[in-house]
Amino acid sequence: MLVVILTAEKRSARTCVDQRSMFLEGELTLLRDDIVALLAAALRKAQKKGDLPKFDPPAVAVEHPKDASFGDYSSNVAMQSARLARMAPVKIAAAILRHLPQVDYLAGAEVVHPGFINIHLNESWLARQVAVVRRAGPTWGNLDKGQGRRVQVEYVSANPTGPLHFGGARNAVLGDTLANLLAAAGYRVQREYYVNDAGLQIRKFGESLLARYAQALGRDVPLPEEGYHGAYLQEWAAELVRADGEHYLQMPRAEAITALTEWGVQRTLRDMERDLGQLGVRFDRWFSEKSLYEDGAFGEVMNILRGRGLLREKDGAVWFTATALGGSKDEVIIRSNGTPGYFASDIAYHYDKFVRRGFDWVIDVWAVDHQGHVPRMKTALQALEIDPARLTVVLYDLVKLLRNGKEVKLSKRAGDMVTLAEVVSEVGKDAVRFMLLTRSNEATIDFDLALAVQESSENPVYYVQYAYARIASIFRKAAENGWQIDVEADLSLLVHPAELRLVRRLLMLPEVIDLTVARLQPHHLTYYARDLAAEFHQFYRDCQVLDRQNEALSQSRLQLAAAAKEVLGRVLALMGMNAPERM
RNA sequence: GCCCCCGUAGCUCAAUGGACAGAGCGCCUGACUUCGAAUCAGUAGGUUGCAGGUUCGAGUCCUGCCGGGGGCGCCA
Repeated sequence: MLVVILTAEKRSARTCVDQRSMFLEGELTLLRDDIVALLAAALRKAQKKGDLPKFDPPAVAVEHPKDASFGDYSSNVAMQSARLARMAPVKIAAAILRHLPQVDYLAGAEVVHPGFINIHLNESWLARQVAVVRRAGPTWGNLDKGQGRRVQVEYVSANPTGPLHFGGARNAVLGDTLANLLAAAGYRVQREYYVNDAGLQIRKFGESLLARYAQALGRDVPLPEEGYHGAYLQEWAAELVRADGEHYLQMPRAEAITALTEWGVQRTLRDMERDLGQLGVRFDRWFSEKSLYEDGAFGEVMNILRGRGLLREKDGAVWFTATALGGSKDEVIIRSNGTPGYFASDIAYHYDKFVRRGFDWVIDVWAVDHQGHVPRMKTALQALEIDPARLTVVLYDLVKLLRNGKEVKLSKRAGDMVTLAEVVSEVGKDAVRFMLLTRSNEATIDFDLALAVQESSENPVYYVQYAYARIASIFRKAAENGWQIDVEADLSLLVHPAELRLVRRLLMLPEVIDLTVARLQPHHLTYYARDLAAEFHQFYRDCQVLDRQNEALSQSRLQLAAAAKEVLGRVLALMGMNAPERM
C-alpha cells in the first residue's frame, strides 16, 4: 500500500476561514459537495501548474468507503482520469493531493493502490460539530436543494369505493415520507389525494350499493356485472335502511344511484381519512375528478388538443393521436358511448396541476401495475406543451400479503380483502411504516401478517426508538441527580472512537436526505436510522455519560447525547414515527 | 409475441461502477453490584439464477438464456 502524506500547499488563511464558516453557521451546504469542489479545484490547478497533462476532467465523485480505515470519504477520480491523462492513477492522485488546500476540517489525505484518494476528517473539527448540530436543532439535515420550488406529491388516490386495502398502505407511506423529505430538502410541498369520483368504477360502486340496499329491504336484486362484492357494502346498506328506510327505492333508479354514489363516496372518504390518519398520513387537499368536468378544465384541454390537431374520431370514439408525437399507439379519450375515459380525466388533471396551479414539479406515486400509463401521460404533457420532465412518476412494486405463508388476495371488487385499518391495529403504526419503508421501491414486499405481529417486538423500529428512549432516560437521570446541563461544554474532550463514530453518523443526515430526494427512494432513511441507533448503543456501552469523577467529560457527552437525540427524533419524524421518551 | 421490474446468507432485505458483498430475524457462545439487557460483543452461514461481454475494477452496465411478478383494454 503506497501512502503519500498530504503536503499542503500554502493557501490564504481567508480561504480556510471561508471553508469552515460554511459548516459552523449550519448553512445548507453538504460537506460532501465541498470536498468534491476541493478535489476538482486541485485537479484543475495541477493541470494549470503542469503537474498533470491537459485533459477534460471527469466529474469528481466521492463516497463513504465501507471500510472505515479507508477514511471518511474516498474518490476514484484519479482512476477515472487515467486513460484521459495517459498516466498511472497513483501518480495522478498524488498530483491532485499536492494541490489540495489545507482546510480546517481535513486531517489529511492519502493515495492508496490502485489509485483511490482517501480523505480523513479532522477529529477535533468533528467534535466541534456537535455544537453545530445542537444549534441547528430540528432543522439539522435541511437542505436548500429545492430552493423553494413548488412540488406536488400525489399519493394513495385509491378509488373511493370502499375501505382502503393494505396494498394502499405502501403507497401512503411512500408518498407521505417522500413529501416529508422533499420539505426537508427545501421544496414547498403540497400533498394531494386524487379522488376518482367520476367514471365507470364509481358508477358500478353506486349500482352495487343500491343493489345491497334493495336486498337489505328484502328485494331479490342481483349485484351488477363486475360489481363490488365486499361485505362492507352490506353493512352500509343496513345503515342506510336504518337511517332512511325505503327512501331510495321510492325515487327513480338513476336518481337513487346518484344519491347513493354520493353517500358512498363521502362515507368512504371519511373512513379513509381516519384510517390514513391512524397511519400518520395526511393530505393538504383531496382533489375531485368530477370537478375537472364542472369547472371547465376538461373542456380547455379538449380545445387545446383539437387546436393542435391531435384528436381524431374513429369507430364513434374520440382518440388522442399520441403516435403523431412519437407515442406507441393512439388512445381513446371519449368512448363511443360519449363518456370520457380515465385518460381524459388524467390529462385534464395534470393540466390543472401544471398550468392552472403552476407546480414546478409534480410527483405521482403509482403502483407498478400502472407502469404502462407513464409514457402515455408524458406524451399527453407534450401535447399540452408542458415539459414532461416536470412530471416524475414514482413506481413501487406490489405488496403480497400473506397469512402464515398463504397468500391473501387484495381485491376490493372480489371482496376478499385485508384492510389497512386492520393491519395497523394488529401490527402497529410505527412497525407497519418501518416495514413498508425499508424496502426499495422496486422490490415486491412479502408481508406476512402473522410474522409481522410476532416480529413486531423484534422490529428494527423499536431498536431505533429504544435508542431515543435511552437518551431520554439519561437526561431524566441527570435531572434527578441535580446535573446542570452546560451548553458550552468543552467538546474537545470528545476523542473516544465511539464518540467520534457517533458524531460522524450525525453529520451524514444531510447527505442521506440528499440521496433520498435525488433518487426518490426513502428506504435509505430506515437504514440510516438503524445505523445511527447502533452507533449510539455502542457509544452508550463504551462511554459512561454521567460520571461525578469527571464532570467536564460528562458535560461534553451530554451534549453529544443531546445531539444524537435530536437527530434520532428528526429521522423518526421524517419517517412518520413516534419518538418515545420512554417505552 | 413485445415492453418494464425482480432473482444476493436458512428467512426478510441492503449495497451513488470501487477496496474483503453487508444488516435484521433465526441458530450457537459470552456480558447486567455502574446512565434502561427492547442492549452489547462474538461464531457459523455466499460460485450475488446461468453463460458470455465491456472495464484498471461488475451484485451493479451490455447481450442471450432460466425462473417469478407486472404491463400491452372504448377498466383505473
